[in-house]
Amino acid sequence: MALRLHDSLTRTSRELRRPDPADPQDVFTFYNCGPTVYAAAHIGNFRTFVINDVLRRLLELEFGAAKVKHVRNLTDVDDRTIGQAKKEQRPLAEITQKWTAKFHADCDALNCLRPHVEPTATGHIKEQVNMIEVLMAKGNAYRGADGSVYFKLQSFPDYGALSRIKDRELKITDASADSDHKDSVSDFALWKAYKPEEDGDVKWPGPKGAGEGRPGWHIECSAMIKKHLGDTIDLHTGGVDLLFPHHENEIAQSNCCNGVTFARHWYHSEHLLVDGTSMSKSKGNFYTLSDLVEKGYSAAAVRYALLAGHPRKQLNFTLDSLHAAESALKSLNDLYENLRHVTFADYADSPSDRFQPVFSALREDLNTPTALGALFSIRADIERTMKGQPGKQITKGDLIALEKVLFAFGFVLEKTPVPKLAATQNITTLAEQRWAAKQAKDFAPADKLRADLTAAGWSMLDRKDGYSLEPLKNN
RNA sequence: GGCGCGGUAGCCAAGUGGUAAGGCCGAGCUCUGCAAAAGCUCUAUGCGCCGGUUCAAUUCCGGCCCGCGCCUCCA
Repeated sequence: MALRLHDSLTRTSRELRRPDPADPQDVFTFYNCGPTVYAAAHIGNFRTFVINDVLRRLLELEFGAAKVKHVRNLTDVDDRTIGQAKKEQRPLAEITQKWTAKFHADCDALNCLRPHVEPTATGHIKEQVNMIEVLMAKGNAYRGADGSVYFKLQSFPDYGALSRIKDRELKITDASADSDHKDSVSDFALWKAYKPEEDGDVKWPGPKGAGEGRPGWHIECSAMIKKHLGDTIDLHTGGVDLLFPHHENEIAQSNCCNGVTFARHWYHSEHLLVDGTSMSKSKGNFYTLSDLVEKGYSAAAVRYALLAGHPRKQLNFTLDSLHAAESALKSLNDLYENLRHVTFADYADSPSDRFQPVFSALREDLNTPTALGALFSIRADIERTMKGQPGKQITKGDLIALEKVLFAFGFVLEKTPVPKLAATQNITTLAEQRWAAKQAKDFAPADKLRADLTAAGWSMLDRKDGYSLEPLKNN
């Protein structure tokens, strides 16, 4: 069955190219625009990365893990990273290393597979400079009056194919009108001339014919793609906000430099909204993964919540959706545990098509909500059958298929329990007293102690042979 | 102004030209000293509003209202 994905360029759902299984050199090349490492990424950023992670997993299931090459960059030099370094009075590299480490930790917590290559802009200055020199030599770029190098938009008539934007429709902003160094306000920077007061010690030797400075933002992706994946790639992805101008500019640069189609397929995931509106610090609805973990939610629940809506549709994130995600994951966990403890009559590991609807949904443009819906319907069927109601026989193949489903979604159930917050000595003592009272069947004092624990914000769960404590959530 | 997306139950969210997936919450029941957990059952005559096409529209077409995103360096 084919893996189909919406293509932003043609605005249709198209089958992804299938690499030749017989040719070990023929791999599916996949580039996902990564984060700018100047601060902690927020959950909106992670929506894109989690969606791309599911896509990566589907590609592996479809073509084989060895047939997929996934590259995601780190933007470690631009206005924001330099600005942050200046603000903190620290070297640029120190800032970007710190936030790269945080990004990696968050990705791990969210169980995202690492890309095969994670190139940095500062690690590819040479490649960027080379590309700019080619563009200058071909007449697609020129040195501006300020020493910067600009891409000459006029030299690329196909500009705007992705975003359907026409030059005259551009809103003229202060920033774009501000530049008399450029031939046209629409031209964008490939190389930015060094400005001591802004850039500090951040500078490199420039392309021939230009002074020292630093690369513009868009050129890094073009250069790193060329180096790590080649002149034409199979799939290029990112958030919708990158569609214009970033990806449009990448197309212009790469096409003009290489003379061939840049990306065969474009995919953009939509934005995450919080409480029905865009996230911003001033609105107080700006969340990082750490913010949510501190509130007592698991990273797994965040991952689930980010996949609960269609990737190409704005998703409204709320703390309630995390409650729902925790519960949903728990029931999936129960299903998995139950299935693992079945004694199967069928040991043949015969393939199961029970979860086919889940994969069908994922393969048709990454429809995660429909896939989750199907998964829960199947779960109900299995649970009913296990309870002795008539139904399709449960086989070991079902367990194997479920594990494949969990891999596709990236849900690692047994490793992602609800985080345990340490109870204070005082709480533990109350719990011990209550347990003792209960064992003695002194129910009145036991109930009193339960009320005390509840008042203190803890929930005590009785089990056959003991108890557990969990903090009550307040939100 | 330009480009694009969306309005489906208390909340989140799929979907289809033929009568509304799923999750959360809630309710009832089973179980249980209490509480929880777990299981079972129930919960939109309705899919922003008004027209049109059709045997049939939430689904197609037109208009309107409302919300959101982007429009030169935001995933």
